[in-house]
Amino acid sequence: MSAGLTERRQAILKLVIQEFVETACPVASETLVRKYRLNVSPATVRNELAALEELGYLTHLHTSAGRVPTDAGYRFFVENLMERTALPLAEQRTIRHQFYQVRGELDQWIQLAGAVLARTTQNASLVTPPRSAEPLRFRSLELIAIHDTMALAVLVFHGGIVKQQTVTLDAVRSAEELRRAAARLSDYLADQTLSGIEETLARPPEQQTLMLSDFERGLVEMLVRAMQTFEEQSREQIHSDGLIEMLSQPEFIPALVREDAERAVERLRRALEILKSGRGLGTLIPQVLASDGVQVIIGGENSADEMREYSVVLARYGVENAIAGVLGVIGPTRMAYPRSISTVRYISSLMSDLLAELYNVESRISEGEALEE
Amino acid sequence: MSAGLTERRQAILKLVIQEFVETACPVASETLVRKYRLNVSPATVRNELAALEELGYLTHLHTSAGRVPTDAGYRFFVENLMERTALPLAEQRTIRHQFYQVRGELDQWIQLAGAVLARTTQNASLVTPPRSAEPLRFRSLELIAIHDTMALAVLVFHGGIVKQQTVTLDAVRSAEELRRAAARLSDYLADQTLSGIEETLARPPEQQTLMLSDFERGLVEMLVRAMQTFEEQSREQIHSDGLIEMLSQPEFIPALVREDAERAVERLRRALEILKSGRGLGTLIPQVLASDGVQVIIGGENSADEMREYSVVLARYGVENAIAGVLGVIGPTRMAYPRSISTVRYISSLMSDLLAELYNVESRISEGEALEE
DNA sequence: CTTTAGCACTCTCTACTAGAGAGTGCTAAG
DNA sequence: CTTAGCACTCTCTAGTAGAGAGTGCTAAAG
Repeated sequence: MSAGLTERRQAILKLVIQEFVETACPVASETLVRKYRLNVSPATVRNELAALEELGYLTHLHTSAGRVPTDAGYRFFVENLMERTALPLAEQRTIRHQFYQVRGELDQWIQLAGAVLARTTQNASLVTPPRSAEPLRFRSLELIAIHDTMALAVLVFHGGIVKQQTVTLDAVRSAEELRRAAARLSDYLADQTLSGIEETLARPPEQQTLMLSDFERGLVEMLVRAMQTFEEQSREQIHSDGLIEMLSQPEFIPALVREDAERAVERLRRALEILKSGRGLGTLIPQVLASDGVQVIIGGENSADEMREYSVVLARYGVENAIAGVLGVIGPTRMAYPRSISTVRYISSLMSDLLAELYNVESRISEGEALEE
Repeated sequence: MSAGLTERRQAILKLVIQEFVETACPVASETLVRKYRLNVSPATVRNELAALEELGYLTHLHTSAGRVPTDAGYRFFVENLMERTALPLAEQRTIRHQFYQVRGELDQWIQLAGAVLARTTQNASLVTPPRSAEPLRFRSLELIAIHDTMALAVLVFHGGIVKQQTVTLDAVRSAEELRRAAARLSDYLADQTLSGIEETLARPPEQQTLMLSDFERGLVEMLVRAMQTFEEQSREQIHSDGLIEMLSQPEFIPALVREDAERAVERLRRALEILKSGRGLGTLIPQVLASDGVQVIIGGENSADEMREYSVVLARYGVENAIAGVLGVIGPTRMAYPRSISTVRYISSLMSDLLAELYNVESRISEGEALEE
């Protein structure tokens, strides 16, 4: 047929996608004409739809069932047709207020970000904790007595990263003993990375600048172990939320999708595995960490077969040259991309602001409008 | 007809339940005879099945489809027919070893407990963090410098409960300033509950034993807020895991359950809500906290309609008179109760041991067989 | 060359029917 | 009390027909 993506065809493509995203039903030529009051006949639309199909932006499930967008169709929509709106101000305000309620607690920010993303997009969300690209660099150790024989070790790393770990002691230790041991070790190992610490410890006795007591040696071992597991964990950790929200999408309701019903469950299992373990996301997270702006991955565009039915909208958040994480939304390819994108953009910039505040100077403990712009 | 649960009927009931739990298919008289080599004819079994049905332990979906246990049937099985085996030693060892790997970290224990419960029972698990029945009682505050204007506040409460919170400071403070402020507040507020602290602060100036600086006042506000949210949160918090495992149960695979397929999704949504928010569990958690041993709640026995299709196996864990939580398994009423019960029993006693170690004297930091019996 | 009306064609969905299969419940004999 | 035999019930499957939806094509109109 005739080549070229004329204006009118683009307009029709846009309508098809909007309609399909809204209703989840294949869209027919007549529906378009009626619902959007087009000044042409269904037959004309049909011709255009056929052209769009030939161009690869739409498909047919079978002869005679409306058109459905392909991945390429969504891609074109996201790239060229979509209006880039920001999240409504009222909604922004509500969200900001919720974050304000839990100020000072990174874990809660992460959880809240996930919840908000899920709720406003009606899809599942994922958030990775912010992390420095650098290896962990030890800064100081504090030991806080909790019991006679139990203490809390608080490991502080450069970049404001903190890890706590309970330690059972080999004997009753006074607070003073704890303080001294912590100070000695903080001094001894300050500013070193995990491998640096291991090197220091491996030096022959005559090169050691400090003789460690058995107690202190035990603490260092704990420290090393904690750093190891911490680095491993934070590399992979993904928080997710919004399963229930995503489950309310018609794709997961067998009766609505006229379809195997088996596939609905299979689809769900896949989503669960992606959300739980990140399997299927492949190298996406590092990629997003290395790029700016909101990234949209539609269907099987970028990764394994497992993701073929899902789209992902991700963005980096964090503080330049210090710390960064990824957050975003995952759901069926039939997704309200404009809304997802604007939500992800807003939440990521909000999280970035919050983190920046933690890292900067102007904020204060004494309440107030810390989070207002 | 004839009344009474004869030996033989009990034996048959047991077989029906075992068979149904294994296969998820209604069990027929002939199947029983063939598979278990009964020395009676199918007709005899049929008579017994009819009697068991009249007694309320079995049902019929329709004339001519095998028997299915009722809630009462499961209940009788759990109470009287089931062998109470312990978890195989090899499995115990594996589990113990996994816990040993993450010694010292309560959060990880909780997560691990959930994962192990889910994996060994092939159902979903839930774990509430251990908590004291008493209100939080403040013990001490530590402030650890992280940045120029950022510190980590570590709040230590009686019972070894610890909460960390990031604090942004109103000005640059030296480590010494932080230390002194923390020490003063620790002293001032030591051993008080939340309401006690609020009272202390509300006293008129002339009764105050300590003049607080603005900085210290800000810290106290943070402290109060943290205690409030902490108490609220820990009251409701439920960790869950094993959705994927539970999803592999035939109840969630519409093609296997000859059934609406709609219901499978609805069922799943319910499970999700229960696991996420604890809704539907009602007063179950407090009840279990107040009782010893493993509690089994079958179907709608104890609570709302939402739980009608699920059974729950729960147990308390913790340290007598100090701290306690609840952990357990949730899944379709067609559940391998013996296995669930023995797993829950084992994990709860393991968690109790681990917590007891944290609270007691004999353990040591220096590696070794801390977790072996 | 584009648009449109008309119409045949394709494919799904629903309802209906019939027959096979599974398993029970009943009856009557051992 | 047990059991063989058999009728009965209910599900499941397959097949058929008709309605409905929507397209693709053709030919005429603008």
